[in-house]
Amino acid sequence: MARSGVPPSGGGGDKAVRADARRNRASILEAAEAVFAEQGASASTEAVAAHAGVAIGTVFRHFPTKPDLLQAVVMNLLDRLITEVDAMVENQGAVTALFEFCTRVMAVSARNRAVLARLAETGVQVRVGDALTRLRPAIDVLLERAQKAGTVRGDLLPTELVALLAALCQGALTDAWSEPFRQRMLTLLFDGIRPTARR
Amino acid sequence: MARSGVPPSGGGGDKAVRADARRNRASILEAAEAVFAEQGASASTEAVAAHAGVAIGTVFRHFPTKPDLLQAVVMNLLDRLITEVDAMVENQGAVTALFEFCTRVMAVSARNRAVLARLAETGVQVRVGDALTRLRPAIDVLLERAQKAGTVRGDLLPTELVALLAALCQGALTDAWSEPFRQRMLTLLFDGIRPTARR
DNA sequence: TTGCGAAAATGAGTATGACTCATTATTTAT
DNA sequence: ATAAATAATGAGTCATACTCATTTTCGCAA
Repeated sequence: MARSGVPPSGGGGDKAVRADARRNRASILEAAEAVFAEQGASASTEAVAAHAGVAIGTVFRHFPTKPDLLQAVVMNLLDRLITEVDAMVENQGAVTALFEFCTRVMAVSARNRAVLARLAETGVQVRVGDALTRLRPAIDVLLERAQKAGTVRGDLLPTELVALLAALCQGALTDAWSEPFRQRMLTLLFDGIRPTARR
Repeated sequence: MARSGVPPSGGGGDKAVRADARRNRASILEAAEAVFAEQGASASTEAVAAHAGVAIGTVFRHFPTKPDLLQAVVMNLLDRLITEVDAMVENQGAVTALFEFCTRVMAVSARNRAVLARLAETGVQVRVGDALTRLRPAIDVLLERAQKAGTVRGDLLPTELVALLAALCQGALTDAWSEPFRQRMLTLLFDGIRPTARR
């Protein structure tokens, strides 16, 4: 699947993107998030264009199809969440434990449930897993540290942890898990991850 | 949310549903499943009508909106899966263990991934959790039996088990987990569910 | 500053597909 | 057989995703 948006220049950090183009792209994304959050993903592209203060053709120049636009909105949102979590990990430094980390990931994604659910409702792929992949560096470190400390079973692969965490986040999103319930689910997950059960 | 389809008679098992209506409803559902599986959920209602050999108005009589139709297709499919699993449990009698049961639920839902994913892709709510709720009787029995036997922690509520299992099924569907990976995920889940860890 | 080529924006127009409804056909009960 | 009720029909309406010829804006160099 090709990364949507930005028709010109396929590569990484090509220059020569006109200022107005960048500005409009940003406005459109912002407008789209607001409009979709309010009216659901079935809101018309015209509405988005109007809200962003551009003509409809401009929207389609940046995001050739409506799914592309929706996808971009989700990506943008998840990116921000990821950044937020990443910052938290940085700030906490070596102290942040794996459990704490998972708790935060779930909390952060659950906080934006309104928008995300609204989008998912009307057919957007909200792939938490894909987003989590961008946290892999942090996850790798935390997991290895936990395994060295003996608080997590040694045969657990990062991929597996990501899959489980993604599944729980997804569940929390679609089924609107409450904060205590999320905590409980994590506890259950971790008691299965621990090498020695104490109960 | 009201059960979609069947506009006349809201109650349980009212009679007085004309034979042709029942026949057409079935054809439409069957046709819809085939068409959506092949072309994705964005296939036109006209295509479904054509495939079912009815006029487009008939489709809309039975399923007032397109989401209604999609939802009905999913319900129908999940219902069949549930029935299948239920039958398995019956046949195995008291021998079927909880782990075995979960394995089967996941296998059965994964088998229909093609259709379900195709639908989910274009915005249908595939709520595995809702479907699982219909298995509650079986689940309650299996869980209690397991708890009495001491193979599962005593404080685990049926609701929690359903949530976890649903989350895993959902993950298996959206991320196309392989058979061994599904097994591994269940193992991890169960080691967290066990009262005494042995490893 | 001004001129120019390239990139971007515009928005009326097109195509498609969801949904309606007046009319016609079928079913069921008497 | 007949009538009343229910269902099926499908041409037409309307909303909206998407196109493209034209106009505007940008960025750069002389």
